[in-house]
Amino acid sequence: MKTGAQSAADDGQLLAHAADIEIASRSLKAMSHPLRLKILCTLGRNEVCVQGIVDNVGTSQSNISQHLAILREKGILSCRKDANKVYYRVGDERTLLLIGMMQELFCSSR
Amino acid sequence: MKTGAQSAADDGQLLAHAADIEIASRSLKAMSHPLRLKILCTLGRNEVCVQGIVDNVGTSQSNISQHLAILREKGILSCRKDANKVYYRVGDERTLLLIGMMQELFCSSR
DNA sequence: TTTATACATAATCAAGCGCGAATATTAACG
DNA sequence: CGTTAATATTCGCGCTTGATTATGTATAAA
Repeated sequence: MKTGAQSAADDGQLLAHAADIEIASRSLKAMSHPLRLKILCTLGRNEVCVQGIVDNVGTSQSNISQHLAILREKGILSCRKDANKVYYRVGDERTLLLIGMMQELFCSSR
Repeated sequence: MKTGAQSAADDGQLLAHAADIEIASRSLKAMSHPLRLKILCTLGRNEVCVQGIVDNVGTSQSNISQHLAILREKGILSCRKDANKVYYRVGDERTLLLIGMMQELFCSSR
């Protein structure tokens, strides 16, 4: 069974299970676009309406809306409509933790 | 000046700097492909030759080699040639930490 | 009821990505 | 030398993605 490399779940192996790989890569992919990452960072633990996101991130409203849709469909963002405004938030605690970790890793020099 | 959302670097804002966003999304993008993520997890803190990676990850040698090239070009993997074998390792401590974090997040239920 | 605001969706198109197939390179081995 | 093993590279194709433009829908305001 051993093939030269360690078989899965062996030794120092990380993220061994295939299902975990899929879930993780799905989340990473959603976060890996600069605008989407910026959206997530803009949100943080707060709730922000679309126009607020547009102002902060800086691209067209249509473009933001499409990225919001992607994040929403993947269950990463949740939203709430109040009057004619729509407020988004990071719905997944995992993602929130990931963002925080990214900050520690990539912004530690500040 | 306030637009509804906080301006950058304000309040609870995460990953505020544009440069950080770029770096982070670049790393995330490299990791977000299932096979590449699996390669990174296969490596962990170890050094593995290409054939070992192929056996563990499970796709064609050509395909693995292409993904290795991507990870190498982005500075995420480093490699060392010994005789006719090439050994890869995760060259960046940041990435190593990221992988570990991903494990904690996505494999914690095991 | 018209007009404006906030947001979403659809359509289009260029660019990038991922994979397989074939080929190239490099090194060991006879 | 020719051959085999290990790895890399190139090419072509199909698919996905991202941005723009335009249009649609809902709510509020006048």
